[in-house]
Amino acid sequence: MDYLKGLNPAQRDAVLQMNGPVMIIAGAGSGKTRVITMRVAHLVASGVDAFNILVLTFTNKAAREMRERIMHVVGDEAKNIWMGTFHSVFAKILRVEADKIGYPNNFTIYDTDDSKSVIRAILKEMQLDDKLYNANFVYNRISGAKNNLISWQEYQQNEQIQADDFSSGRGQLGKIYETYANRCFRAGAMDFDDLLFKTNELLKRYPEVLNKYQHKFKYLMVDEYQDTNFSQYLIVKKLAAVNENICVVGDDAQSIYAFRGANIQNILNFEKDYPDLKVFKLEQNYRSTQNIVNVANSIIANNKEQLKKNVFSEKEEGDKIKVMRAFSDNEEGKIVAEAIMQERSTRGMKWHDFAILYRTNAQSRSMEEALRKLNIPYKIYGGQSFYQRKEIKDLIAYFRLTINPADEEALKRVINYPRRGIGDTTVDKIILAADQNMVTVWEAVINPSKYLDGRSSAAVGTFATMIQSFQVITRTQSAYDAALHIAQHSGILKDLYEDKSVEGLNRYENIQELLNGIKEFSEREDIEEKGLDVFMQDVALLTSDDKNEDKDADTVSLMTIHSAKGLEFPQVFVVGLEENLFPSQMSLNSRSDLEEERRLFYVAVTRAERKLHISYATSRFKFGTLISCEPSRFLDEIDARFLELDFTAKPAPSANNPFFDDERNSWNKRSGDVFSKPKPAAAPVKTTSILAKAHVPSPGFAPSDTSNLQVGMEVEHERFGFGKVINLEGNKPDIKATIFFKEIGQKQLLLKFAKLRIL
DNA sequence: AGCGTCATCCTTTTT
DNA sequence: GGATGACGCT
Repeated sequence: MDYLKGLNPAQRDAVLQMNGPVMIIAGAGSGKTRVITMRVAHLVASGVDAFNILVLTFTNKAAREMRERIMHVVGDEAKNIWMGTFHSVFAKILRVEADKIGYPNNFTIYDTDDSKSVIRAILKEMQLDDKLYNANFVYNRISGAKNNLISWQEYQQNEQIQADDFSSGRGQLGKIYETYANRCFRAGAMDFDDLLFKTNELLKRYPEVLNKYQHKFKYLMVDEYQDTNFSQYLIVKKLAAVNENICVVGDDAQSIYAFRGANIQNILNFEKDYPDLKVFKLEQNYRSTQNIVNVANSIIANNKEQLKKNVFSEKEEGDKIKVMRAFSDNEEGKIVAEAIMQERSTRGMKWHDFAILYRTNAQSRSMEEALRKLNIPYKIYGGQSFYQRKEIKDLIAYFRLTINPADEEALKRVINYPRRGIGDTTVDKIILAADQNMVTVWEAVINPSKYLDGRSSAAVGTFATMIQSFQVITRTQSAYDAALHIAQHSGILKDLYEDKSVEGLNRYENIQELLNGIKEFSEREDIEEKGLDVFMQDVALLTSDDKNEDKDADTVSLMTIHSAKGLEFPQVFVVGLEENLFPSQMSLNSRSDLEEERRLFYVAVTRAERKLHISYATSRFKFGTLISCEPSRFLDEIDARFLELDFTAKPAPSANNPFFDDERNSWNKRSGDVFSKPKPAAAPVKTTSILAKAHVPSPGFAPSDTSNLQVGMEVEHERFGFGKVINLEGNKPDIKATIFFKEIGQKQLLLKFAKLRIL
């Protein structure tokens, strides 16, 4: 029982409580992962069959890491534990049981883009006002309904919902939901929410199926329980109903996914479902200094709804929290980058000891630019995932269509890419024909002469034959061979190869990378079935951090606070502490939304181990317009004795910015509030014309011969302006130059195409 | 059909 | 500032 060593009493009690309902309230940094890991290891070591354990996590990464850690304790037996996200675990189960609810077991998983695209098509067909029926709004509405297990029938019959919809002029939502659900069904597709919704349907309609999994999963653990929604809650409750060996772990103070339907009541009310519940509270924070923990506590104290706990740290008091003010978003980037530079050299730290956390992905830009200027290596996490890139989605759409030809979104995506003379009109005709004849769209595609006239019929027929040939290959060959064949014969590879722009080259490389990934999959020895269909089963559920490259690279990490959950860094910079940004403007209408923002701030602050920096700007660009910003209310909520204010940043000299004037400077000197508030917000100033102007080439601009270009030379590009060559790589005709342009920053250019004038 | 230009909307946050 | 859709030209 070596694994019990090094646990504190509360942790050990939680680990040893194997049977019955258990709730572990784990404060930030309290060793939660360790407790879950050891608890599972303890189950296995005590003789519980690993096949009977189900562990549900929030991200694939969390599951992977936990499995590795458990393997260290109990060895290969850990491989037999069912462990994964709700979505991936139940997708797996649905693939086995799909026929019971009328789905093919090769069903496609629609990602958010697919779903919105279906919705857009429906809105267009129904000719609805796209102001009232914004695709995003409709998607969220349908998603919300599904997460609360409201079917389209129930949605239409629910008087309350109908009254709400009609009073806001959106009476058609029920009809849209119905059409959407039917479209997905016809396409043999489930969206993210369906994976949970249909699991509920399955468990409800088939007691024998429920029974099977109840007995299979004798022990259940759910991590990040505060982030579960009603649909997930009910699945867990049902599965646990027989044995009641259910352990949920979470921290209500870190619930930050209500926008996605998570219901914090699930954890607050857990005790009501299980009167015999044993509750363990992990309150000692092993991660952060006392100052950081105190600041976090003082923030969260402003929330009304929470479970009582007393998070404390016994580490050193540590540095005070540094609050920095900047005059613009770009300057904020600059002072953050400079602070990192300085902290690193004075304290002898590594780049990877630093993280910059922000509320929205859009904020990464100004940070990136500042880091690049100081040559600080960085990596952005999250944001657009590899699998969301256009070229990857294109190729994957071919795979999807090959595996599930009913997949309409995939079909629409590739039927005319690469160009093969099948335009929108023809596609519309096909879809119309399918609707009218009550057949799948694929049915119409393989019988084009029935529904289309000569010319377009021939093109569609050729396309159908091609996909059918892919199906044959896919059935008989390995994932990699099939994928390569499809990439080549679809024309995608050729199309990208011919695009010699830097972006085109990048896209080509991405395709290669995808193919390499599939090759690795094909060569794995731990799985029997290695067809393309098997590879594809997980792809829709992968996210950016699941393609983890060199994770030991020494780089500064940039990410949203949401994706930072569960991580920790010696030094953390939380940026953009401004009203309407953090807290987000969207959250200001309700107390519960605002409290979620505050929990998000709490999560951000508790990522820091040794030193925390917070910054805000008094003006920033939003949608290409400069606006003035007020410091966030969250700053006022922090007890000032933990803070150290750094208002030394001065407006950038002669920055061509109308906001940096003397008058503006003066309101920073007023006494009173620590965080001086500006006068009533100034009207937005349109500055696009001044600041975003394109480079105007020098008179008589003519490209030079660049065959002797050297690092360090100064050049002019007709669009990007003046810059300096900082790197050259590649051979003869394909030399790639990295150039730092004064106005726009670093760019990579292929010398044989770039029009450069050597100065 | 296909391509380029213009307009509009947008932003939270992610499985 | 950027992505996406509408429109109009070839």
